Amino acid sequence: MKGLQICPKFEAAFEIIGKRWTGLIIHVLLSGSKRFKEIKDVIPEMSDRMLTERLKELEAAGILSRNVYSEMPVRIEYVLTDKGHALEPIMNEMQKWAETWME
Amino acid sequence: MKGLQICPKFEAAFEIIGKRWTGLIIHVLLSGSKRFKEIKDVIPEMSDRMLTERLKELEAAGILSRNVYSEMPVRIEYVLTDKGHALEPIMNEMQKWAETWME
DNA sequence: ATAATTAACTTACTTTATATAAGTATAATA
DNA sequence: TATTATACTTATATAAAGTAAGTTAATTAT
Repeated sequence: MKGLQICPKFEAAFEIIGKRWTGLIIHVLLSGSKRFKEIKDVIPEMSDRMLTERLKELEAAGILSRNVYSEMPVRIEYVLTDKGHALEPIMNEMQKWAETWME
Repeated sequence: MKGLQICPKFEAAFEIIGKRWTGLIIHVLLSGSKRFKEIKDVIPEMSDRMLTERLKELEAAGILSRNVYSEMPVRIEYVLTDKGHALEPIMNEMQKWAETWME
């Protein structure tokens, strides 16, 4: 006999933020908009390839937006949308948990 | 010039709970101890193989414990430790976010 | 003027993780 | 005796991630 299944929205949320690197990228962007290289510098173990891929996914999911400034040379900034910013309480709880229970 | 890197504990926390299925398994166990099959029934898209692997990882990480009851037939229950239970606020915030922003 | 450097990627290829399907041991039930 | 159930394991295929090198456009250094 089968019990109830998990709420599809909850599952879908995990499909996005439960991927490798995603949480860290969001964490970095919570401190303000950043350029590609600025994100890389904070998370040096992540490859360019992965950062590009995750940024595209997060943009597609409406969590961040990619802003192009037509300067010379062009400047590209990644900034959280309202939907992305709303993830802050999750990140704060993660931080608390990590400090209390890790290592 | 490189900025500050991310807190290692925070990163380590994501290595555990940011893996596929992990969050859902924890969510299920927050409602009480469960047998292998009970978890499967709530998350039917996950294979036996993945559930076995994740349960072992979570046990190794001290997030849950595997309790064997010497009945006939043997009954095995998975239950969250204090460390695992402490993840509840994260899951609650996830749920809130998912309900507000998904779909 | 040419060479080297930087940002923000892309492409090709390898390795690891996950999915799919089937099999196993032990016991209960029909 | 045959079938079903729990809690796995094993084998193999496919998808995701890692590694390394290359690209484009502009900038600074020689």
